[in-house]
Amino acid sequence: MGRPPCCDKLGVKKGPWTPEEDLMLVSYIQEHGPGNWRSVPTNTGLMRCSKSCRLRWTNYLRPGIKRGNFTDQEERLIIHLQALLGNRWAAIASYLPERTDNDIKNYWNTHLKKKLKRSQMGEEEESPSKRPSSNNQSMSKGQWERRLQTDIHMARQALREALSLDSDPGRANSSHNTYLPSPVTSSQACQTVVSSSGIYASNTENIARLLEGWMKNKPKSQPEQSAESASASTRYSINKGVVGSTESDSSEGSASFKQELPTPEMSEFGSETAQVPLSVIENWLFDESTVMVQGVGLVDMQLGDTSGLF
DNA sequence: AAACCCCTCAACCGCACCACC
DNA sequence: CGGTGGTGCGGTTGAGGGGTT
Repeated sequence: MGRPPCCDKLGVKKGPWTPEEDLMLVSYIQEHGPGNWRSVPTNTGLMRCSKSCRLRWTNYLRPGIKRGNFTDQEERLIIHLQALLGNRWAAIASYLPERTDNDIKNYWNTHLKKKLKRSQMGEEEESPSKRPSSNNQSMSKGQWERRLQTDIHMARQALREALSLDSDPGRANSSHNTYLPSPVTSSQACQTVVSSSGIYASNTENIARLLEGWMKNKPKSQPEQSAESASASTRYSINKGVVGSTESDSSEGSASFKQELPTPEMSEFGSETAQVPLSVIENWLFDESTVMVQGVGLVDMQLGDTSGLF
């Protein structure tokens, strides 16, 4: 007999969160930081179970979450990460710091799965040389692969920018230099965000956005910035703060740089949690040239080749 | 205008893992 | 070593909104 669900208790509220509840949760986390979720409902007076609080925070209220449409680049990245990692949404989300695993999972289930299926069917019916394409059904194999390489290159650049690998002299001199503090786990993001002052501004944005939605009669005062219009540096700026920015010495008290590595590199490093040299991750995921990934229980495939997976 | 259908996504549920005792 | 509690993850659900008939 298993443990009874935490939400079975009498009086535990379920369903959509109200702005008041969000504010209670956010103000509590601002003061105490995320974690120790068990005590959150008692300390805040929220009639929610701890899991619900954690989920609300990580999937909606946490700073640095980008909402709105996925860009083509994100889309293709998800497709390839899914091909590499399978349905390990948390692992995939760690490479898209502004998206939650829930978002990516939803997007996969509602959009990409269908899209790929359509592509595959089109491929069977039309020409075997056609490749799955997220936004252009008639793209040739060569075009598709070139575009993919561009995406990977751009993602690599953006990730580098986000992590200040090239521009941050403090980090360049630190012992962390050779370790990539990414993929960023949600727990890391949660922990680190507390140590960096000023980051909660984003949190306020989330709340404001939420309230905006609730005040149905009021017209939107300012249009939400579209994902497409944001530059790579802007889009990753919040994560930059999370992983340790130059403006504060947040790298000191921030989360450790120990990485959960949900990758084929596991075997190489001998454990599921490993510190991984930057060069390895970069080669693994973001090498401009096509790299062969030696999988452990995963398919051996070339980055950019999803043909054997669907 | 109403009924119906489809889609999206926030939230829930169950399980697994880990740390601690 | 087993029990327990806390947390994270992936699968699934269902309310609500938008589109279509």
